[in-house]
Amino acid sequence: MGEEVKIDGGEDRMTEWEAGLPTFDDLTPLSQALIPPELASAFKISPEHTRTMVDVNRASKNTISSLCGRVSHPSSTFKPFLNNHNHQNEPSVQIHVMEETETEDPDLTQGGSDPKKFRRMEPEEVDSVTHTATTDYCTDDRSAAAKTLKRPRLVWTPQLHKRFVEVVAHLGLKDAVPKTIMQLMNVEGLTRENVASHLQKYRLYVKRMQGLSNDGPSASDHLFASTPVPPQSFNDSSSCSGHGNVAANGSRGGGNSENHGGMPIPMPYPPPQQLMPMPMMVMAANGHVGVPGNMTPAGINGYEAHSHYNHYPQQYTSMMQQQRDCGKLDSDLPRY
DNA sequence: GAACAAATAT
DNA sequence: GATATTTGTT
Repeated sequence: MGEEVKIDGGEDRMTEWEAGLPTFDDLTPLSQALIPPELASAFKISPEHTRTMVDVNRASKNTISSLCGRVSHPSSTFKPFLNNHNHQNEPSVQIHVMEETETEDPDLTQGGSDPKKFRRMEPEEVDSVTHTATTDYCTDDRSAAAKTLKRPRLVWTPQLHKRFVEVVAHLGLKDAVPKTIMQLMNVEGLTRENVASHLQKYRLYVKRMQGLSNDGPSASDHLFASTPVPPQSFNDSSSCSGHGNVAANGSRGGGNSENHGGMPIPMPYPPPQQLMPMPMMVMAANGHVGVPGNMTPAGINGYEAHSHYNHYPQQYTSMMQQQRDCGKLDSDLPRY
């Protein structure tokens, strides 16, 4: 509060943000009484005592302190993100969370612009939270509060789901277990429970899709329909190099998966160390980006549309080369 | 403790 | 009703 927030690469955004702020002249000083003396006397309201800047500052600190002391304060909700932020494995996908204290609005899942109700946690934002009021006034309370809080509701955006599917595809549906998926996804704040739940749903979806082989996904499968349905043979996977799964710690790079049935696993999954921070398509203020209904299956299914892989440097290129070595060019990839 | 399925909550 | 979370069981 009152301190300058340093955001790497966010100066443009800050400038834009600041441009939208009222000018100094537009603001009513906190030290100024809200009720003019004439009105106060007319309505027999005891006049407010004149506040000095000292009073204002004290009030601000009190407010911050009280907010930090409340377990429901949003900043404490995100402690897991704060903890992990400086890890070597930078988050590659930003996740969307719902604040559990707010009433859930159906529009929120479609990217409503109200920051109070829908918050996209970005590393920069985490930094800003960390480096402002929470750091100055309520560091001690934060960890304790976070332990008692329920985790905010995770929104499985198409991007997040896509990464999920990529990991599952890499592991093979049979061997894809929540913990391993969670580790390979390398998304901060994503819990095993989150993954387990989503995996449960995903398996049901896959089962359903494989049951009705010819029919497309139902109208209710927006998210899952945005990603390929794995073939039956997904239940058995091994890499072209003769190894099974990538170790959970992702120490082995470039593992390609190919099951014995000859069906290639679509994508080599980059281990966390090799992942560049993936600029995730974000929920824009108008809520259009990332809304399943607005994302064409072709745009998501086709790996040529996976523009974020263009951000991968040499490592990913080499992995693609390994895939070629396995005879699995991108054009060979199944579309299910 | 992890995985899974079912129940429950939003 | 769809989806995410929680809970119970293995």
